[in-house]
Amino acid sequence: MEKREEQMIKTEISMANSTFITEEIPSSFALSSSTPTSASIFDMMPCDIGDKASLGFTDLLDGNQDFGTCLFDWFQPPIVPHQPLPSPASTVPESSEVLNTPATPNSSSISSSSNEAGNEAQAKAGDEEEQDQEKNKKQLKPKKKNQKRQREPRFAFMTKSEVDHLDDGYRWRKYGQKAVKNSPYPRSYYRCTSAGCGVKKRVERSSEDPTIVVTTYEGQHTHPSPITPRGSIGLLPDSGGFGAATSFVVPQPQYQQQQHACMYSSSPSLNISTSSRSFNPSFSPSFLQERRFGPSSASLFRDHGLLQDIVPTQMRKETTEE
DNA sequence: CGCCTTTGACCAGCGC
DNA sequence: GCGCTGGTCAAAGGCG
Repeated sequence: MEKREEQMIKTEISMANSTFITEEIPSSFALSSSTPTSASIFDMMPCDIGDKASLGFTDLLDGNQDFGTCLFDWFQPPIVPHQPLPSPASTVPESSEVLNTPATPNSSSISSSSNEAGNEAQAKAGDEEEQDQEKNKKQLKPKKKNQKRQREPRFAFMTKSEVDHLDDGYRWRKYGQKAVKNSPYPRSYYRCTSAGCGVKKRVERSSEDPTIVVTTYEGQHTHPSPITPRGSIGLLPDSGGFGAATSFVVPQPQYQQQQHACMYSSSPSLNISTSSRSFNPSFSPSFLQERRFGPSSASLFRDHGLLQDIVPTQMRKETTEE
């Protein structure tokens, strides 16, 4: 328990240096006007696979403004994860080129849109049971053969952290670890332990900057965070301030983001929170249906957050007026 | 005892 | 076809 809380604290600190990566641009983000705060962030981003955009954010610890790199890619390792910003005044780094990039979320990487997982290959028809032993082992569930594995929408974020497995409020079970090519650090695979919840996440350290942990989430939780009721988050002091921001909102906006609303509102200029906002509830269809944010709370986020830090006013105008 | 991590093996996709 | 790589499984063991 104590360990866990300790880790939570570490996590909290490390969140200050998070950079978010989206691997897949949800088509919903094309509708920028309907999703003011988050979509506008995407408006300024390139949408081609492999493109990257600089993001400014404020370090929660020292208040310094930094910027990192957002990648629009499918599992492309992070580049330039964390760099000091030359001058706080120019919160709009070199992103001007990026800004000029037409926002066309063609979402070429959305491979998961072709949903037909159905055929859970059951006909294995292989009668020749010569290798009994192997067969025993092979009793592993039959895997789909003729289809590409269906992929849930995924996104990742980078976090400066000592610990690999950041506590995001959910319970995870590690089910695998693999050495990754071109990286001295292994990649760990976790699955949400809640029954019926198939959310997975992968955790790996950046080979370029070992202090950075890249966490990739896949899927959406079908349940609330089990942590909250147990008190890990709730126990943290000052629920109206920084302490409320302990768990990562990021990946699972559905049930956790709300807990950080206060963080957003209390510190509108905190770009970290703004980054979180980029994962708005419309990230996936089910998020839309769940509607965690009522109109009022949505308007709470009307501030431009990160946007106002890095996007020229004129640009913002354009995106919001659309 | 239940939950979790570790670890080796297997499978599928992909490029050559 | 072959080899490489990523992703997953499940047995074994550890821990509280």
